[in-house]
Amino acid sequence: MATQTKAKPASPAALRKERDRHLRRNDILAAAERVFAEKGFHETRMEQIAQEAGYAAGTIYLYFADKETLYAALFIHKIEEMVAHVEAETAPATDPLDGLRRAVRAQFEFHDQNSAFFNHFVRQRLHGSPGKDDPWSEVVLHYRRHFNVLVNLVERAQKRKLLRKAPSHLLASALLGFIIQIARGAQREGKSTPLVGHTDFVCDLFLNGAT
Amino acid sequence: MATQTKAKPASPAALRKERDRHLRRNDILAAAERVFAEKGFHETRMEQIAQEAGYAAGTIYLYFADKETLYAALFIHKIEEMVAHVEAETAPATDPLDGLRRAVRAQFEFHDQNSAFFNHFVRQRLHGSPGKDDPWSEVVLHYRRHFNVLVNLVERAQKRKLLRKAPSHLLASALLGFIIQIARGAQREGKSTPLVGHTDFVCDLFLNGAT
Amino acid sequence: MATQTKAKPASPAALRKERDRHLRRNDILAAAERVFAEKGFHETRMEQIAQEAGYAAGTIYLYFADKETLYAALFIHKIEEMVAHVEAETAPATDPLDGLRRAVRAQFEFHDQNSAFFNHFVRQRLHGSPGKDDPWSEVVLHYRRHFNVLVNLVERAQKRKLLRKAPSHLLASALLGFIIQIARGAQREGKSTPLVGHTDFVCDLFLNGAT
Amino acid sequence: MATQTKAKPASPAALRKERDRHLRRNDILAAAERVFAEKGFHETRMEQIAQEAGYAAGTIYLYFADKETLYAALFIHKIEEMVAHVEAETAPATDPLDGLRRAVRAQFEFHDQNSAFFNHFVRQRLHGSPGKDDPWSEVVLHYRRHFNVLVNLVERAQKRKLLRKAPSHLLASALLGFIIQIARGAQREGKSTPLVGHTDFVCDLFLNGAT
DNA sequence: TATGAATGAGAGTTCATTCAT
DNA sequence: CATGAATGAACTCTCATTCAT
Repeated sequence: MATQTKAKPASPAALRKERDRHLRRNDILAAAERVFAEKGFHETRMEQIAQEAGYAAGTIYLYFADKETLYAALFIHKIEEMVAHVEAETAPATDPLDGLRRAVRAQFEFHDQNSAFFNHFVRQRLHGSPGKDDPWSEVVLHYRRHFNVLVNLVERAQKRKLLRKAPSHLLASALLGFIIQIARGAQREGKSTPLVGHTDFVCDLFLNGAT
Repeated sequence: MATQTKAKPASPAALRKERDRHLRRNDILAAAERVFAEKGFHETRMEQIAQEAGYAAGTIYLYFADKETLYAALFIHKIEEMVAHVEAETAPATDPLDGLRRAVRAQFEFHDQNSAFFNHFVRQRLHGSPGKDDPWSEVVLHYRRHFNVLVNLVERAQKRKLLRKAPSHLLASALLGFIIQIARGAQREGKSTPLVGHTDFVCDLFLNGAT
Repeated sequence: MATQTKAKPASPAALRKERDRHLRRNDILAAAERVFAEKGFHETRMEQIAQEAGYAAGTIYLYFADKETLYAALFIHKIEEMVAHVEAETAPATDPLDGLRRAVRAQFEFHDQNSAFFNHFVRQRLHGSPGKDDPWSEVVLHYRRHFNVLVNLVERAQKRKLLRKAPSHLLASALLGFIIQIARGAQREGKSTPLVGHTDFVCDLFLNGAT
Repeated sequence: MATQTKAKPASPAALRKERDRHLRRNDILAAAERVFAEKGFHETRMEQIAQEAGYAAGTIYLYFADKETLYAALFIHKIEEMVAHVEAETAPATDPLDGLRRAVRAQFEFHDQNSAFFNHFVRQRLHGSPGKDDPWSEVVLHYRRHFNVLVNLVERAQKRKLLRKAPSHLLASALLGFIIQIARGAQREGKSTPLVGHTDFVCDLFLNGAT
């Protein structure tokens, strides 16, 4: 409703306005992250997000159409961060396997730094009515982007015969599933040891198997 | 509230009553499964479960204290089924690795037969207030039983040097994470191909690695 | 619905049945008194009365049409007891003023023995819809009978010029109001001193005034 | 929940807001009085109070935490009014006995103007769970303030030897009991004659007794 | 006659969202 | 732009009452 950015903000005044708008939007996203992470979607009150962000309840609706959209926007935001982090860490890789290792490591790092959020990332899902304007559908798109980072790495490794022939998405799934499951397990046990420590074990297991 | 089984149902009449009670309880659980699977916890209306079960709304409360308890009971029920299925399929295993393969297979079978439910099994979680009587805490207990089935298989295999030395729960996590991720991926893509077909690939990958 | 007594129970068998019915009705009334006294009308659950009486919930409805009727019946029962007690204690009076004193005393005695019940007697009232079958209207009738006992005593005293000329119901109100207010005050303060001790003071004040 | 007045409403804007809030709160109290008086606590629907006040159902909860709190607030409000009225009418008294007469008169006046409400004042009572935040406990406090007005008058009269030696609260109870009983009697009979007319009779009877 | 499982209407309360200021 | 008071739809759970056994 009020979420779009105008196409061409030419004048410096308009630019400044645009930038301010972005800033405030991010304030709200940050507040939303804290509250959603603590309470989950349904237990979170818009009022509380507003307070946390230092705004009045109504103000949020100037930046996000509704609660669901805000929730989805937060996911997208986080996934973008995650993708950016993984890509940044993966970039300097010397070879595909090193890239894979770096990806795993980056993934764990991000988990370590966002454990509260990930508690929900893995679990919670809005029940999108299949309407076109379901805010969740865009999240899925972004998720796929994230997943594709792994898939690409796998495929590159396959091309160099560093990984076996197999559907790349299955291999990527294996790796991601392992990562996630480790993270969930740690969460369930309430452990606070950083996950990054598992990087080597995970890579080794993925590459060489459990035998 | 009225969910317990009496300690000594001596008389045949009492036995019959107990059995009928169980039957009706299961009717409700079955109805709850259908509705919860379709709508998720929060979108589900008790009224609808009642209708689906062919009872009046109030009747449910004769068998389950409240919505959360019903939800948790359903999870427990399902996990029990799953454990039973996996254990049954695993029992005739000739050696630990065969057991592992059978477990993977059984897991996939169960997924194939309960895909709607599993959509939530992996994702949804009640926000347990840390009160002792949080119905969810028992679910966690049951989940652990399920996880332990895998852990035990892994440990038995390790004893026979069929699997590498490594914390058994990590190996089990790897396997389970892979299974779950495959299932989720299939769900996301809306594929209806049975998951069981992936059994061999998963085992092979788990045992021998991606190289 | 099932509350009426047949007009002419001739046969001994019918008589016995009638008597048994009365007995069970009283069981229920006694149980109702305990629970209503403790919880008040709205907080009382029919189930609890049934349990307290050693019957099943449905059984109550064989003796009382509904909750309100039971409540009213209890009041009537109690007022009858009270009237009986006051009349019995008043009967041996030598002169009207002695009668008055005995009435006051009897009233206090009854309060002392039924304080729990009186907590509600003075305060709680059903909101009778003015329909003819409001169970409460009969209670009012009985209350009037009780009040009339006092009025009669006052009038007899007036005839003998022992009390001033004034509308007898006002004098009786004065006396009753005083009694009730004392009782309420004691209840509010949570005192457990018997009220009977106030008899002489009350009579003296009523007869001779506060000067 | 949202009933408190801030400690320092400095700015005129804040003052205006505070005042408006009070106004609206009183609108609701007035509406509540009408409905509660007609139906009693349990038969009253929040919806109806809201309608009567010209608000939506939810709005009430911005001013009162819940139904019970609203009910109690109404009582407190009324008792404050009553105390104010009685004190105002009593102030110009020349001597303690005149003060007593004025108090009785004021009491009757208030009854005459608030008969509907008083129907409940004497009778209805919430079942206060003994929790500290039972809204009813404050009502009791206010009631005591009201009662003390009478007690003080009595004590002042006793100091000047205008009333006999006796526990002041008993004398005050006698007087109040009489007043209330007269009022109840009138109500029961459905009389519409103003109660004020009984002032002299009541005072005379209280001071000089029934003989 | 007694039972008690089933009924189902009913109401208090919350909270996302709007809109006049 | 920001506000926050007002809205009102929506939903869980209770419990008096019934009726098949």
